[in-house]
Amino acid sequence: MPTAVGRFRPPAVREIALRGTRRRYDPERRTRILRAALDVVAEHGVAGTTHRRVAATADVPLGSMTYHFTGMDEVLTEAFGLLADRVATRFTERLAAAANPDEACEAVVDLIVDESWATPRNMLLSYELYAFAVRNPPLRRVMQDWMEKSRAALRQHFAPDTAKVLDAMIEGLSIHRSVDVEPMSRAEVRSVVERLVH
Amino acid sequence: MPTAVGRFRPPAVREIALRGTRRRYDPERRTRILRAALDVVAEHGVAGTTHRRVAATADVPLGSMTYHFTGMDEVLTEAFGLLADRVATRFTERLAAAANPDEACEAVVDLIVDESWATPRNMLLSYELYAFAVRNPPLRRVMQDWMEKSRAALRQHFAPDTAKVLDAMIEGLSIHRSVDVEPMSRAEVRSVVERLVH
Amino acid sequence: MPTAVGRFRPPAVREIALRGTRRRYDPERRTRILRAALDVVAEHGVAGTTHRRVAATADVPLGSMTYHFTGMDEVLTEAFGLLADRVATRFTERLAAAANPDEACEAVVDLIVDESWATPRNMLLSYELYAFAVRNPPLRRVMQDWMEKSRAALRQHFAPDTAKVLDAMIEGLSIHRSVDVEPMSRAEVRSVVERLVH
Amino acid sequence: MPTAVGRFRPPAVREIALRGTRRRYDPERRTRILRAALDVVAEHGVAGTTHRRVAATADVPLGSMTYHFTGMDEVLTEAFGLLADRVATRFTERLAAAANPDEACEAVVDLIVDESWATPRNMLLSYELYAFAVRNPPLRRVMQDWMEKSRAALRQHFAPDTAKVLDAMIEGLSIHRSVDVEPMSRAEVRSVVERLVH
DNA sequence: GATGAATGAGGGTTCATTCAT
DNA sequence: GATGAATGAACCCTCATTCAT
Repeated sequence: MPTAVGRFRPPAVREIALRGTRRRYDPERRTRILRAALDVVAEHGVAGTTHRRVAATADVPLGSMTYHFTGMDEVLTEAFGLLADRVATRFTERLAAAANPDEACEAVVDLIVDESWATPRNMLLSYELYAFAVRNPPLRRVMQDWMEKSRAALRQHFAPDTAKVLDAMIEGLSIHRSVDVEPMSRAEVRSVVERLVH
Repeated sequence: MPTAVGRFRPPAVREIALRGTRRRYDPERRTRILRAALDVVAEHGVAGTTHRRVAATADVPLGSMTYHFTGMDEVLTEAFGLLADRVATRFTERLAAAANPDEACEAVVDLIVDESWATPRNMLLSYELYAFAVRNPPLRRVMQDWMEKSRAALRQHFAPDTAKVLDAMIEGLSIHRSVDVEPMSRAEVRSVVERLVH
Repeated sequence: MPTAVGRFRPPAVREIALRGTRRRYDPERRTRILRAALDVVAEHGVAGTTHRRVAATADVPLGSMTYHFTGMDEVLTEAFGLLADRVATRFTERLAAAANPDEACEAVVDLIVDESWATPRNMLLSYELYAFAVRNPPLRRVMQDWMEKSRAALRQHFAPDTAKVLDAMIEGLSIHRSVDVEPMSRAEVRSVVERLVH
Repeated sequence: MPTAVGRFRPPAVREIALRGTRRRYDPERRTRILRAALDVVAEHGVAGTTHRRVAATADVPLGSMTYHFTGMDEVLTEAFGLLADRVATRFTERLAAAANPDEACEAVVDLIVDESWATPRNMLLSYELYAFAVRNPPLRRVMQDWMEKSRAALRQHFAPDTAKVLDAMIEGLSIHRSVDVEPMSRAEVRSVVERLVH
């Protein structure tokens, strides 16, 4: 006997008995989705980031995506916010560990040369963020906050103007190192940093 | 037996038209498609760049897309190549116009501060390119060539090491200027350039 | 670790709210839901009548819908029953107010011409009911009862056969009046009624 | 090697070799979809009429639906237009067959009593149309044209005013016959028609 | 050579319904 | 008893791509 409001039918009586772990009442779900979204962006780019892929990566049902977020833009916006927080925190910690100006310079060199901050993954995610932010005003704010946190970290050791310049230099050198077939040596980078500091 | 309502109408999706003015034997078609692709990327991002939109923007039939290109990746790869050529050429011309080291410094400052090279559109397209290139090896080559052309242009006036550093600085400052709520003044930029040059 | 952008927000779908004013022990809830269902049908059609919309309109929690009713079919069936009751009652009252055959004819004309019974809303709901009833046997009974009540009201003043014919005429003229660009005048309707009565 | 624009992948290389009959270049497709849509509406109601069900009934791929029509509203609008044409044509033909006023009356009675015009299917589709038309202005026009055609057919034998009344009576009696547990006899209907005609 | 009608996979989203609380 | 967070099936629609012309 067909129902008149026929578009949706009740889900087939549970036959498979809780696939995987039943995960009702999962307070960390939102955050897990955001982390998964960053993984998907890293692997497929914003262009290839779909609700389905993120849901699969986060191991949540597809319906959870639009239940917790209004759309993919919201997911990406919050995910990039999470990224900025995490990276800025690590950036700040590395600089806080420096005890004097010389160690501070060394820390800056590390941030450029080591793959602790400028990992391929982080670089890639940054590019995706920059491109995405142009079309998503809320993310411009995320980028500004991120930049300000970096500068604040640098101001622990350097004058404000120098901090701004160093921050830009870190950006430029990190990007070019990731492209260059013969990346600059550690010594060269150290020399550049010193020219900017003094 | 036609209905009173609809008769036949062309499919809803088609809006490109062009009907009438057939455009067979159109040697510029490939290039026109590439230019259109850049426009679409600038407006919708790589994520929103589809065959349909590019075809509509280039005013070519949809079938032309897969006739001239194997797929969107090929379109984007060639389009970004075109972008790199155009921008690198303008970059080189600006520096070639400088007659002495001081004018060269001024040219570098211009490239950062003026909106001649670092236009919002170019910045955006760069971000899209960087993100896209991570997943498309052919484009890494495009980026490397672009970087090498920029450095070569700078080597007209500066030592090779300095050229590399200046190029990275231009990159970093351009990006940060596009994000910063209070961008660095021209004088500050000039001062940074001089610190790197001497 | 909360992101800078989003913290936690309630799921996007919820807008009903009501928060605060808990409404436990609400004996009128069923009826309120049914009235809301009619409003939703009037606005969106049976096709667009969903649990969510009805719950929102009735200002009850979504869970209330499936708690009080087995499904949308039950909601609609009872809601249309309520409609039939209300409309048949008004119909009966209007006829009961007539004191003699002539006034009875006038009452019939009123029911067709005035927008007291054949309001756009009621006409619309009737169409939805008719369509729905074809596929829902319980509602055929509702329609039959409704028709019988109308005929009984007419039998107060007219012979049984005439009552049946008048009832059908009211139906037909009401529908055509709602479609016609130049609806029949009151005088014409009166003339039709008289031809059927005598 | 993942593609950057990853949302859509090419259809799997044809493995099943033209399922059913390959049906490219199918000029009757639109009409076939419309006929199928009426079948689906008759079976599931407008509420249960989905692209999928119509496509399956018409034996066309799902993508054909939105290729040929902008959406379900357009499908329904044209389908109901087709219905109106077909039914009005049959109505007209039946009346055209009458040679004199008496035969014309008999034809009217037939249209009400026989299941030639007022078939359950046609009645149901009419209800769905009426309900749908309230929310779709283009269909009001379809209904008006339909009504006008019916009246024109009746004017072949009756005065304009009488034609209008008869048309409404046909409507009302048809509906009530489809609801009534003891439908009016042929003789009663004949008597009603004569009262309206003279 | 070039086109565009047609395809069907995959997209985002909405929904009735369940079930731990 | 009553709720609402969570589910996943089904929805409509867009897309890159194919292939008869």
